[in-house]
Amino acid sequence: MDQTTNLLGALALAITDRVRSGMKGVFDRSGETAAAIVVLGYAPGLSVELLRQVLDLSHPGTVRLINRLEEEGLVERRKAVDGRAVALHLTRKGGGLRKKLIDRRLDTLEEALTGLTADERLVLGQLMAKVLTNLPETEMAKHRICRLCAVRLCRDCPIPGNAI
Amino acid sequence: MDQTTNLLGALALAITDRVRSGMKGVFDRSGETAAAIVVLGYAPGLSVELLRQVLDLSHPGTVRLINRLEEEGLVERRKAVDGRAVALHLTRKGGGLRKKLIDRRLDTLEEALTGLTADERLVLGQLMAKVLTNLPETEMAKHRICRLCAVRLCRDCPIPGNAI
DNA sequence: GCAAATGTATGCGTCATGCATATATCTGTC
DNA sequence: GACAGATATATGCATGACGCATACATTTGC
Repeated sequence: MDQTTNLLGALALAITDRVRSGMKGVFDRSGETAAAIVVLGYAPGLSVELLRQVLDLSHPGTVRLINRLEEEGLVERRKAVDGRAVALHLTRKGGGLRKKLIDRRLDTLEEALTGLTADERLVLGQLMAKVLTNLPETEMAKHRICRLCAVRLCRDCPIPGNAI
Repeated sequence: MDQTTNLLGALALAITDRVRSGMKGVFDRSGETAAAIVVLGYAPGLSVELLRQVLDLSHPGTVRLINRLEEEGLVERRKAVDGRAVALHLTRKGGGLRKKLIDRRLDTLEEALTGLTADERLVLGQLMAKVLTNLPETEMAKHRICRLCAVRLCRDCPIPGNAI
């Protein structure tokens, strides 16, 4: 246990703060709401139950979250193959907001990295990928880690989960 | 903008999740409550207003947060030199909890780093320090970044703020 | 075809937070 | 040394974001 230990925590906190704050400027909701929109973008038709697992919320919490998004015209409930389940889909409006959220997140992250040289950036990326590889314990934990990710930048994702 | 951009966000999110969840196992409160306890440990006598700035909450939100901690016997309000202000101090119980919170956080972070060699760890630490150096815009932002830090591991802190 | 499992929704309560406002104290100016 | 404005704290009130317990609907397995 050395300084790197503490630095990892400080950096993670600082970056997460900035990303959250930036995304909140685009869409003023807290908690896992933004993550829900991003996840539904690359997993259309997801059920409430699976979304619940990705977001690590209670089922009622997820139902209410979807209610709020539905009231704002961002998400809609459709019939699923399984008659018990609901298939969640982003509306056109929801998709547009999702793009803004992802862009804002990437801008924030990019800004944090501006001080690095191309080499440093590459090395940092490799080391972070190695750390990330060791983190997830379950398949669902992988999706949880990636719940805000911009998939188009994930060509060699170190934590490739199967489709949800 | 490359994969490193996205990886930084994913790693920050995953680490923050794990730290939050671990600390919640020690002290089941959400939001900035744990941060308040850590900050009051290295800035005893802090006023509500300054704590508010470190935690980035509204003043009423901070007052209620302190109320909750006071009711649980973790924090006490004392007289400050400035008669308007309140001097916040951890109780003995609060200090004990603080130690547990910090230890749990470090354990979580350490676990995330176990896969790295000593060299990789060193390089990662240096790169993270460089990124951190560029982040804070204000003096208060530095304290905010360090609001969960274990000061004893901060010998060469890349973002050394003055005393709050 | 029925019991158990699974998926969704609702009633109810609580935590954490913000805005508007009230009150107390300090500080600078005259 | 008195008063206006700035500063620090606290309270009333409302809301967002959850959780637990429970009810209901559908599917699955024997």
